[in-house]
Amino acid sequence: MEHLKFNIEKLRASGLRPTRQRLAICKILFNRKETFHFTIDQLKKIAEKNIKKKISLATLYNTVHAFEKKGYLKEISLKGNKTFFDTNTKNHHHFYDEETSQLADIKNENISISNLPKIPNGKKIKEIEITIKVANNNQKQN
Amino acid sequence: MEHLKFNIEKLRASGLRPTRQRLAICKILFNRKETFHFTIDQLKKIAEKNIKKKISLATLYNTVHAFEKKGYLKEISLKGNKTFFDTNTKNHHHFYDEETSQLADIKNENISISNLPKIPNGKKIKEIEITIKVANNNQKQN
DNA sequence: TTACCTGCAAAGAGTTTGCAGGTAG
DNA sequence: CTACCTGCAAACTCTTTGCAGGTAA
Repeated sequence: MEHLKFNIEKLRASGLRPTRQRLAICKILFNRKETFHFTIDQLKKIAEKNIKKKISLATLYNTVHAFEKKGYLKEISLKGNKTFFDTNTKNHHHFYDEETSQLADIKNENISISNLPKIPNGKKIKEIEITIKVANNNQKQN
Repeated sequence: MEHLKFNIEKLRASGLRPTRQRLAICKILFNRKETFHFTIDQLKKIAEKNIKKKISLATLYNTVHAFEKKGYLKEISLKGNKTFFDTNTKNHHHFYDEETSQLADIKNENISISNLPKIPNGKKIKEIEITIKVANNNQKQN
């Protein structure tokens, strides 16, 4: 596993010791080709499948928040009370299927905004977040 | 108060009897020129200032959800675990100041998207939501 | 050995629900 | 009078925190 060293570096850079639990979390989050979108709950379920001994909630929150602070994960704005995270921390936007709670990235280069409105007085733009909500094509319009 | 009849209609259309509590909520939500953005918590505080007898949380949630179902209020996608509502239910977008949790509407006509990406297979667009996060201009860049 | 980490369980925050007494129609 | 509404408190969900025993370095 050549990712091992990579993940250990990531943990150390986040001020975390590379424990068995954290390495398992890293593997789930970062050793994949595609961007990964998840809630803590989903991450917990995947972790429970992948390893024998369980990982506690406290450890999951602890590790995810450390990665978020370090800029390795990003929180996504969505309705509802669950927090979604994204392993893609670059500026980009999302497709979101509310029925399945599935998120998919839109690459930033593929989309742009015209007629940007005037920013309120004394404020500057920090980030623009676009969410395109989608639904199945075959079901009746609401 | 000429809004009285208007609010009573709104309540009846939502399947709700026009009680004193609900009329007070309607007055806060709908009898204003500008769009109103709020959390249940904020609404509760305003209600407590405006009327003598308190309004219970249960009544606030009940009424707000009835209005949402009826299409008189709309939930907004944002980070964090508090639910934000908007009295503007038309398609539109927002400025959001995370420091103050203040939302402001962007009129839909003022903004548009170009180079819309391909929609995933079998899906159709339901809604596009743009959030422009702003910060104070005078503080140091993060 | 020391500082950090883990799992558990309790505590918090926001929201939902069940119910006894109260009110609109 | 009946059906619906209110306020309260309990319950629920998600997240955070405190702490005793365990582990990396």
